Amino acid sequence: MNIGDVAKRTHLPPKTIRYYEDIGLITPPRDANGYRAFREADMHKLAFLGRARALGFTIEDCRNLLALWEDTARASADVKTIAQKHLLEIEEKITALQDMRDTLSTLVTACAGDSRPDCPILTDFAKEG
Amino acid sequence: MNIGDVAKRTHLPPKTIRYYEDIGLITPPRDANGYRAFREADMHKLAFLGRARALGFTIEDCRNLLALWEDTARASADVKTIAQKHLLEIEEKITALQDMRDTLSTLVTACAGDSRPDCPILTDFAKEG
DNA sequence: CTTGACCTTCCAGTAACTGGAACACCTATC
DNA sequence: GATAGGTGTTCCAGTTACTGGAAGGTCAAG
Repeated sequence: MNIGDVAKRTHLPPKTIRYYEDIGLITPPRDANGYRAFREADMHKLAFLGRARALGFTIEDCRNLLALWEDTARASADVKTIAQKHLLEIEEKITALQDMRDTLSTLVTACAGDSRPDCPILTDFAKEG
Repeated sequence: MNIGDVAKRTHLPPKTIRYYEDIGLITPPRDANGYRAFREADMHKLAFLGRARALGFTIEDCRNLLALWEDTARASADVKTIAQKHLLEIEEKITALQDMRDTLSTLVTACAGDSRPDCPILTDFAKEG
């Protein structure tokens, strides 16, 4: 299977797939013409990576998760540790973004948004402290 | 005022302040010895930038907001447009992260996290479709 | 045999810094 | 005056996870 077909099946751009090979996440063999010849195992890995990335895991997390996935003697605790840590980070990000949203939302509401120069948003950004 | 003192006052690292000069957000004059000599106006700009960045505005947004702030003939509508757009992006990010959190949270809860290899997280990542 | 769609590699750019090296300067003390 | 340390300076490289583009090889169809 060539990279174009793999891209369609996994919904990952060819560039991304090549990049994943570059950094050693997959190692598809090559045909005589130099084209990557993806096996089922490569497709599975790419699908796995797509899922993990969609949940926001870093590439390094993905690398570790992939290794655990391939290690049939893994302990689920190792997987859970990675996932829990990531979950915490997500929650922290959500909280931070909610704070931003609340502040910004208040400012946007307070701004007339007309042709006059008076703007509570700018006033807030410029305030002391 | 030297960069170290400015850093303390604005809570921005010296590296960041130099970077902001590099990309033209501030243009402090220099002393005879080559040291940056920050004026009150530079401090105000840096404080403004710190606030805008803390709310997640991009540097380019900050550049535009700063220009509007300095333009006393601005229309508040221009500020509001930038802020509203950013607010939308924040809300989209929150939604995306909440989706991730919900999915991941379910998986983490389902994972025993013990020494056995069975792991619903990995199973989910590996599933078809 | 040409056309067009594929594939290849390699280089550069993205956002917003951050770390580190190599070197100048300034102040205070011995 | 020498020196030590705490500043400041510049410049280069690295970070994350790709993405765009150029230059060129390959393949199937007509």
